[in-house]
Amino acid sequence: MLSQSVEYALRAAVFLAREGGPRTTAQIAEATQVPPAYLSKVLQGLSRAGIVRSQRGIGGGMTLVSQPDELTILDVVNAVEPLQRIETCPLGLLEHGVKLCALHRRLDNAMKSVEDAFRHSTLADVLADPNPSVPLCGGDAANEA
Amino acid sequence: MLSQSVEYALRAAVFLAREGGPRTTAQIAEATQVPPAYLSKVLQGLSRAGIVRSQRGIGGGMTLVSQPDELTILDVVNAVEPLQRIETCPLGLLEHGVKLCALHRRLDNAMKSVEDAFRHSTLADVLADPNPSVPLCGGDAANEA
DNA sequence: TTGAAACTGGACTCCTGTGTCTTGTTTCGG
DNA sequence: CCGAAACAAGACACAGGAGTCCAGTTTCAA
Repeated sequence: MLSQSVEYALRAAVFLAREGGPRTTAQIAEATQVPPAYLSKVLQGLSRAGIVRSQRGIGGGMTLVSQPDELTILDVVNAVEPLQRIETCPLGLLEHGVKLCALHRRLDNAMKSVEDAFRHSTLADVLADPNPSVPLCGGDAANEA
Repeated sequence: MLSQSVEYALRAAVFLAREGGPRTTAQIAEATQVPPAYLSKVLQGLSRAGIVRSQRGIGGGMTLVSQPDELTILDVVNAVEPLQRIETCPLGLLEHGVKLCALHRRLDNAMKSVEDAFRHSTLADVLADPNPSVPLCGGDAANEA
């Protein structure tokens, strides 16, 4: 339902939120188990969207622009691939304007529930979750932190 | 978020539920504003999944197998393209088994809310909805019924 | 100033979803 | 029995997502 790119972007964002300082694409790729070359593309997108800032050269890397408690899952998702709500009738009938029929109203309500859930989860919330499985699902990178 | 095929399948299912009897692919395509040749493919899928029954020859067409109050939006969605919940850690770490980390728990909860919403809407519910915009969003086909 | 570290951007491949078209095959009515 | 109605199935085209690779460009430090 969500694209791979969105999944990768979220992993990277959570990792950067946990680490704080700048991290290279290679470091992020290893910690999040994402193909490095492709992650590079995804991060470029996040950079253009203003979610992360990139710094070239020695000591450079990617850094979150916002504080973890100011950045929501929805922000990251929308930066990569906007969650699209159903605004008008998909059949293209203009007569009803923004008033959706019973079918599309239900589909859009489902989208809205996803949007709301994502809007109310900040990266700080994710990191503070009292869940025995650490974000990014453990293994080495997570446990050593 | 949902594919075109799912959207088309839902339109067709709602149309068949409203009409009752068998309808040809061409009739369904016109009423639902879907490319006929492609709708044919989608309906073949619904047929293989046991959602509709197909009958060849004169007087034939597609018919819903179940009664509208026994068929949910989720049934149709899953027949075309199963809603996939996150069952295990996408990073492939086995250590946590089915216990998801805070990030993927949140993503899966969003999927679950969609699944639940779809499970609790039958086609009969959609048709009975006291919504001024008739399902399939009006125009000729809907208003003449 | 030189070189290594690091991101940038474009070209390229591969695969899947969307959509069309054409050739069957089944079914029914006369 | 014959032909029209209707679905079935496969080949084909096109676009976009996923992923790789490589040749640039910026930055810093020695």
